[in-house]
Amino acid sequence: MTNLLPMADEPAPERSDAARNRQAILAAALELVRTRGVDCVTMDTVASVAGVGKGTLFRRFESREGLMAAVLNESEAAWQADVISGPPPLGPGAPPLERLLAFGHSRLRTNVTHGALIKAATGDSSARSRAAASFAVMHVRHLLSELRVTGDLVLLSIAVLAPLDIVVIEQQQRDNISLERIEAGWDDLVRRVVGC
Amino acid sequence: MTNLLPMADEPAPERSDAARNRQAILAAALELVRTRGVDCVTMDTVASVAGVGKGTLFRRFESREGLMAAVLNESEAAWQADVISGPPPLGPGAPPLERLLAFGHSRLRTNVTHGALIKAATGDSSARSRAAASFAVMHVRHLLSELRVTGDLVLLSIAVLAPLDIVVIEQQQRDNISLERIEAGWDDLVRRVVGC
DNA sequence: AATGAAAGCGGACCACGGTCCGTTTCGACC
DNA sequence: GGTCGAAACGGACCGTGGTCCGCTTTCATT
Repeated sequence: MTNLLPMADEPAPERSDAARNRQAILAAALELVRTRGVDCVTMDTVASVAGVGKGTLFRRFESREGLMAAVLNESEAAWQADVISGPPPLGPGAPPLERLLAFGHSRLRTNVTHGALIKAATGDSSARSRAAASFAVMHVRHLLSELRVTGDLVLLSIAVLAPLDIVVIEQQQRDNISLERIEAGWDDLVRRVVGC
Repeated sequence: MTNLLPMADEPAPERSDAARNRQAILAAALELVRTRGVDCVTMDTVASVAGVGKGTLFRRFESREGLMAAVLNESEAAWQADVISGPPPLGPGAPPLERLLAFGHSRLRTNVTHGALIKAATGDSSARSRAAASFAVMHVRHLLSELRVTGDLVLLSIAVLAPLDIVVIEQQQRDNISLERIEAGWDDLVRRVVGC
C-alpha cells in the first residue's frame, strides 16, 4: 500500500502522448497567430492544424484565453529575462530611476506591439497570467524601494503600472495622443510619485 | 427638389414603432439585469421578454455591449449629475483636493458595486461609452487645474484614473487587498501627483 | 508479453452573439 | 381613404467558444 491518500503538491507527471499533443498545439497556435493575426485564429483551426481534437485543446489550455496566454508567454518570458538580467538600463546596472523609466518605456512598446495578443490572453485569471502581472508589480516595487520611496509600495506600483495597460493605451491612441506624449506623460507621473 | 444631398447632422427622427420597441427593450434588459445578474442575461431572453425579434435588439443597440452600456447609462447619468451639481464634497463647493478625493472614492465604490455590468458594457467603443470615459478625464483635469498642477493635465488625469479601473481593482481584490487599503493607496497617489 | 485501470482523446453537440433578407408597418403626400 | 417608398421588423441561420462522454492509449505491474 503506497499512497492511497492523494499527496498535496505531487507534480503529476505528464503522459507521453499528452506532452506530444501540447507541443503540437502550441506550435500550431504560434504559427497561426504569426501568419493570420490573433483575431483570425479559431480554436477549431488550431485543433485541425495541430492534428488533435478540439477537446484536447480545452483540456490542456482551459480556454481560448489560456491558449493565447501560453502563446504570449513565449515572448513574455524573454522580456522578463531582459528585465532581470539583460543589459542596462532595462537590466541591472543602471541607477534605479533610469531603470524604472526604461522599464515603463519597454513595457509600453511591448504592450503596443503585442496589443491584440495581450488582449486575447488577459481576462483569464489563470496562475500563469496572474504571475505575469505580479512580476511587473514586484519589479517596480523593488525599484521604488531602491529609490527610497516610502508608503504602500505595492499600491504605488499598481498605480504606476495601470496607465501602461493596453486598454488604457488604446483609448488614448483613439484620441490621437501620440506614443511620445504618452511616454512623456508616464515619465512625469513616475517623477511625481518618486518625489522629484 | 429639397435636400437630395444628405445634410450632415440631421437628427433623423425616430419612427413611433422604433421608439416603442427601444423603450420595451431597455425596460426588459434593466429588469433582467436586476433580477438575474448581468452574466445570465442573453440577447435571446431580452428579445423574447421585450416581445421583439432579435434583429431589433441589434439594430437599436449594435451589440450586447452596446445594450449593456445603455442599461448602465441609467445609473451613470445620475452619478454624473451628482458630480456636477450634487452636494459637496463630491459636488461643487468643497475645496478641489477634497473634491478630487471624494470623486475617486465615489468612483471606486461605483466600480465595485456595478463591476459586472461595467465589464459587460466596456470594450464597445461606442460614442456613449467613450463619452463616459472622457467625462471622468474632463472632471479630474478640471480639478487638477484648480489645484494649480502644471504639466500635461490630460495625461495626468488618465494616470490618476487608471488605477480605479474595475479590472485593476478586481485583480487587487483577488490578491486580498482590502477596499480601505486601495482607497488609502489612491489618496496617496493623488497627493503625490498634486505635489504634497 | 499480457493485463487492467486511469489518463487522455476527439468530435458530435450545445448556447450564445451576431447577420441577413423577405415581409410588415409607418407616415407623407395626394 | 388610398398609394407608395422608406424604415423597421423578426426569426431562420451561421460561426465560434466551450462541454460531454464513449472509445483509445499509455504504462506500471506481473
